[in-house]
Amino acid sequence: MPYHHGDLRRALLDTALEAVGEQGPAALSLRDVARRAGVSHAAPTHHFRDKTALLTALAAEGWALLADSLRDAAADGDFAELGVAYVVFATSHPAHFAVMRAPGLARADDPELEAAMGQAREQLESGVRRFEDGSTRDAATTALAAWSLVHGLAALVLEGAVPLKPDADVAELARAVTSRLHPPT
Amino acid sequence: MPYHHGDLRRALLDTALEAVGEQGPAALSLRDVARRAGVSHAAPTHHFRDKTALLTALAAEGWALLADSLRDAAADGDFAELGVAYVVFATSHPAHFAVMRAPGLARADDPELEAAMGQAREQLESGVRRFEDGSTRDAATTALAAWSLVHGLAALVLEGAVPLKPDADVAELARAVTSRLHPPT
DNA sequence: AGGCCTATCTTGTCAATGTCAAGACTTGGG
DNA sequence: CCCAAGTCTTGACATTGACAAGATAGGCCT
Repeated sequence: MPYHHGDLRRALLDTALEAVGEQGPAALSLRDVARRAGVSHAAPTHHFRDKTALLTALAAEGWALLADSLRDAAADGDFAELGVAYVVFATSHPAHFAVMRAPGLARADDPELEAAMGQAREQLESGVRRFEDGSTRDAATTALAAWSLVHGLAALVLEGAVPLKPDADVAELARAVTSRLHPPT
Repeated sequence: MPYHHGDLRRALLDTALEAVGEQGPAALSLRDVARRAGVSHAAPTHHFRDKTALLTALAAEGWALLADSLRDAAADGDFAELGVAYVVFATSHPAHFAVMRAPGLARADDPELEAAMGQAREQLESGVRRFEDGSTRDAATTALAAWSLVHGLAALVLEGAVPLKPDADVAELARAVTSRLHPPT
């Protein structure tokens, strides 16, 4: 199907991830991505209308991958592991997560992005529903609290606001932090 | 003291905030800031070495303002109001908060920024210490959980991940969410 | 098989941006 | 009064995102 490069679209996404990992999402340059991929400076145009489109695609991919991670973790049935999986994903896919939570880089109203975000949200909410089963409290609020907790922890870690020793166990940290959430009463 | 503009440094910070509020921190242009302030395109150089330096100054100012807000809220003695103040600050100073949490825009190792962030962290931690007084649990972990919770909630709201009705009461939302944290046991 | 047609990629170009260098203007002190 | 320092301007350059036009390859139809 593709002709010259094999699959330039994927190659662009991968090299963009590489660049984001090195210099952060704000410093991403389309021309640099093209250079790394070995194509001309205007080649990306045919796969991504915009620089924003590339970043939006990356963000959507990140949310989809996160939703997958959460799905796997939910299979364990242990609610706390959902939160752990969230934080572990963020720290093990820092480039994806940085793009996901960067303000204004991705097109927030992109349908693909919205769908992927919805999947991740759905995983969290269904986990909370099982967790809160039989409780009289507002499950949506608890879900938002859980989401906020893990999202915030991941953000603080990746912002460097929470200094993390290189040998630190992120999963253990996440478990400790999420243990501060209410159990159902 | 200053000669032509009165206080160009402050004017640049203010116009930068304005621009960030309109187009997001990633789209900030030094030349645009200079234009808005009515000075030449190279004038900012004498007050901020870099574009990064301007953003770093904004971030530091934001953390300092946040620390002030938290200090005021802590005076109430009610721990939950600390979290509420955090989220209210984020939503009422969206430009500051966007710069604060944007990955890679500010120079993370800037001493002024680190100091301001430390002040905000200190407010949260001392609040948690009072909250957890007499508890056997690890107060640092609880502090991190509280910080993560409010930071994450603010981030999700400002990312648009949590759709907020225009007439919604942010303080009330924050109160509901933070109520999911453990009381000391 | 042969010829078109579309998708893919390249080269060329333009305005805008960040940063640097050099010069001009204002202010205040000796 | 004049000079020195701080403040701002003008000018320049490489880089970037985006657009336009042309080249190339592969698939499709007859």
